[in-house]
Amino acid sequence: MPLPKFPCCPLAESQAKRERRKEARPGELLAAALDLFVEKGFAATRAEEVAARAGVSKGTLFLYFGSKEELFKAVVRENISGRFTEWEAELNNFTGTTPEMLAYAMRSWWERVGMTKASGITKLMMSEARNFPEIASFYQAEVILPGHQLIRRILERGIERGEFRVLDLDHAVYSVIAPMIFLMMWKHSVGACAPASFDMQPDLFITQQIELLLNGLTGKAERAVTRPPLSSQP
Amino acid sequence: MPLPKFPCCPLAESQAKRERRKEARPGELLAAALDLFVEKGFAATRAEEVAARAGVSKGTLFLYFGSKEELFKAVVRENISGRFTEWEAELNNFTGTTPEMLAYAMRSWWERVGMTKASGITKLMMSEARNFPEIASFYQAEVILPGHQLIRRILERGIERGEFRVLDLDHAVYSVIAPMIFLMMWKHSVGACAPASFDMQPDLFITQQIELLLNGLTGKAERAVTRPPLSSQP
Amino acid sequence: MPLPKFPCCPLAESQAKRERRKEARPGELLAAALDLFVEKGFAATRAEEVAARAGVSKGTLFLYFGSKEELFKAVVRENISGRFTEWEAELNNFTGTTPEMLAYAMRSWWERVGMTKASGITKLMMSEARNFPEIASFYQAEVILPGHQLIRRILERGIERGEFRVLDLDHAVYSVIAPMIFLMMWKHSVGACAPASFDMQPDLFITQQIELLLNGLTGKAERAVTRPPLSSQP
Amino acid sequence: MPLPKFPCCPLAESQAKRERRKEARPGELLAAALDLFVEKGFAATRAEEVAARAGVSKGTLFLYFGSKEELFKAVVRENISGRFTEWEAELNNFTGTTPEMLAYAMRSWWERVGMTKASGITKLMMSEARNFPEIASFYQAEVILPGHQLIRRILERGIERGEFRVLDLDHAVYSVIAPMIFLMMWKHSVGACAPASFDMQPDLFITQQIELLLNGLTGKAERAVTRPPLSSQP
DNA sequence: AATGAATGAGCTTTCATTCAT
DNA sequence: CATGAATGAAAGCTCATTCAT
Repeated sequence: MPLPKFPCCPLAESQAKRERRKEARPGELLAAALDLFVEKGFAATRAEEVAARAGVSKGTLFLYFGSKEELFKAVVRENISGRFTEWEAELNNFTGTTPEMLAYAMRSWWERVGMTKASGITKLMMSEARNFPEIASFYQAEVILPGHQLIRRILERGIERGEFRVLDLDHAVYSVIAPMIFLMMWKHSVGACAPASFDMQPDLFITQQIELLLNGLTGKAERAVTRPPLSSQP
Repeated sequence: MPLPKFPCCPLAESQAKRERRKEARPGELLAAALDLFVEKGFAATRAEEVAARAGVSKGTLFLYFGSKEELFKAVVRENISGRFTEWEAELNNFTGTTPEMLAYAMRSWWERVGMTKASGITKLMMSEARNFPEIASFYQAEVILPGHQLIRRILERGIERGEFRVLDLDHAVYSVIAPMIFLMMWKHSVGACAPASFDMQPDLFITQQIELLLNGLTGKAERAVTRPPLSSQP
Repeated sequence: MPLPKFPCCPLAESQAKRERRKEARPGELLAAALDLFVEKGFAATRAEEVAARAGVSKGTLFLYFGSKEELFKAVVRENISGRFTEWEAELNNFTGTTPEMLAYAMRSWWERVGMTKASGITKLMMSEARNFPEIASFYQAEVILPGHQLIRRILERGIERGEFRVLDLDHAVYSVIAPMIFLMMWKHSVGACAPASFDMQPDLFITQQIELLLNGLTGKAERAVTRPPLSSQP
Repeated sequence: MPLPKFPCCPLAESQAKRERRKEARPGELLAAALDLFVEKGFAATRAEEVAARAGVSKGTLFLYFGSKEELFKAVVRENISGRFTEWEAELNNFTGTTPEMLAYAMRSWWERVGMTKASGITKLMMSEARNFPEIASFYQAEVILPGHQLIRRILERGIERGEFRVLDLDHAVYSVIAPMIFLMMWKHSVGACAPASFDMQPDLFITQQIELLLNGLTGKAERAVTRPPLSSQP
């Protein structure tokens, strides 16, 4: 029941700055929380720190998220969003070979997830799953399961079309996923405090990983390694 | 409270048992701590819990480890142990083909590390590295670096002998390591609270992963997949 | 958000309503505060709740009352009002016997105070007096003392006229007051959450209490018990 | 599973002081909490204050009581204890007249409850019942109900023996109880911060109240007023 | 005047650490 | 050596109060 606002006097705009901030707050807080949770873990991150990084006071944090745990859940949910439907559509329209398709999937995963802050969520879940079983199962349903199915469909297509040999699909899915998970974990742990000696160039890794996945260590190098511009969906 | 029925000071026997326990203490504490740190993370593990699981009182824990952080460091150190020299020797004496050698290395890794509690250490490091940079770099020096070099040597052997094609060694090493790291993380996070639908059989995964690593998705299935009993290797 | 359909500044009518509300505000706030303070105590009542119940925002509350404590004081002051002079006049004009006078006083107390929300103030004072000594002594001066004197005068009249026997006046006053205080406390505490088994009918209690006060447990029931309509008294 | 203690070396005694303190702690804390809760109410009492008054630190309080609310509940329970069975037995053996019996009951109530710190519990319950409905109903079952029945039995005896006239028992019980409740409330609120002008001498009040209850304002003073030594149970 | 977003002091509760026994 | 009662710093959370709009 808000009292009617009279727009005659030019209040319309003046209300705006604060309003805009109010709408931006949750996002700023979630971003700050993601950073810190990824960096230090849930327990070691103090609520006040999150608030400070978002440029607000402790109290404000609790205005938007009822508790630290709710904040955690929100961080996970926020960064999950059904990217999968969009993705699946893209792949359904894919007309190239299945090796190209797999390569495309892995590269665009890197660009859209691995490379971004969203990758921190995986680190977070891996580190904290046991402390938040409820969230963990939510994550499984929303991320892991759809991800598996997406990869599985690619592999099935390859097998159907005679491009891939027949193998245990369930575990093959893990073989495709493993290097991605690894990359995210590495980036947010060792990678974040490693000396240059352990420097890894993720897209080089991804590229070669695709190559190996397709042709193996004993195979002969294929043209696939020469990476086509990522956006040139064939 | 009945009076204790022990004559005045016949400690001989009981002293002995206690003596034995005394020497076992640190080990029991470290084992308990490993379990709990892996399960819940460093911050969420309470010192008292560790003590309780080791069957001693809170005070005793601090008798052996000056602080919770020292306990953490000790846990990491304890579970690292230079298994690498022994391992390297084993591989130096290896006479089979390099694909066989790689398969052997990965399978024995699974048996000696992946399958055991020691795998928890990796999960721990990945989760906590940024909170314990000192320990993390120690871990890098003692585990990651030697591990890399071991794998690297195998790959070099394969290339030298013409069994593997030429590729960027540094990143190929990561491709070998990634599924192992992934397996440990998975086992100690999602795997520990996953519904049966995500059940993964690690040795099936390892076996197929070796196969894929060698021959790729497009290769033809090789004999290597029929896994010889793990212990029958030279 | 449709644009407001008000022409530029036709505030005339709406201003008026707001004006009226503005003057009602403090009263609405005090009423809401009385309810909540009585129900939950001073400390457990949140300023925002008071505001909400009065239909205004938190900020507005502090526009009218500088602090929660001031609000409390205002609530007490507001609900005390010198009903005593009016009351005393009434009794001065009383022409019946003193037992009738006492009965009348107690019954009209029940109707004018005990039965109404004002009774909550006593509960409030009893519960919070030690946290608000300043207010407590104000309450004593404005309520307790005049109340005592009023009762005392009745008793004195009874003694003078030979209707009551001689006794320690100060403590006799308490004997008259006690059941009234009790009734208010009971109603606002146990009575507010008691099962039916403790249901008490206040006017039955009052009636019988008057009877007992006059004639005691050992006396014979007097006509006084047949209660005349309360308002038919002079 | 405590390790056996060897009493040969004279440890038996040395353990004692701390042990004794440990056993005394809960009691000391409850006493401190009772005082403060009665004085300031539940919400306005800080846990640290309670601890300080009991001579321990904040942390220690939570070693014995899991939360402030549990402490509150323990305070109420602790001070309730089935004093009623003992009391009832006493009255069953009573051989005097029922007026004497009632007088005895009220006076011994004053000595055993009203006069002691236990009276604070009633003030506490009256003030906080609405905030602790669970505790309130516990209090009703354990204190109010038995108390009512005890009084009721006395009144019934009086009526049966023709010493009291017939009246509505349920409300008569309240008439007996009211001055006692009043006394406790008064003592712990106004009484605790009143100027001397409101000084009330509780046993004088009790004595005269008994007299009034028995004979009423219009009755003639009985001998009962000359109060016999309280312990001389007739 | 009214609003409600923002603040931060203050309180409860936890837990690593100490130390008397 | 071992214990576990005691401690108090630190963290989560609440809510009276402020102030830009």
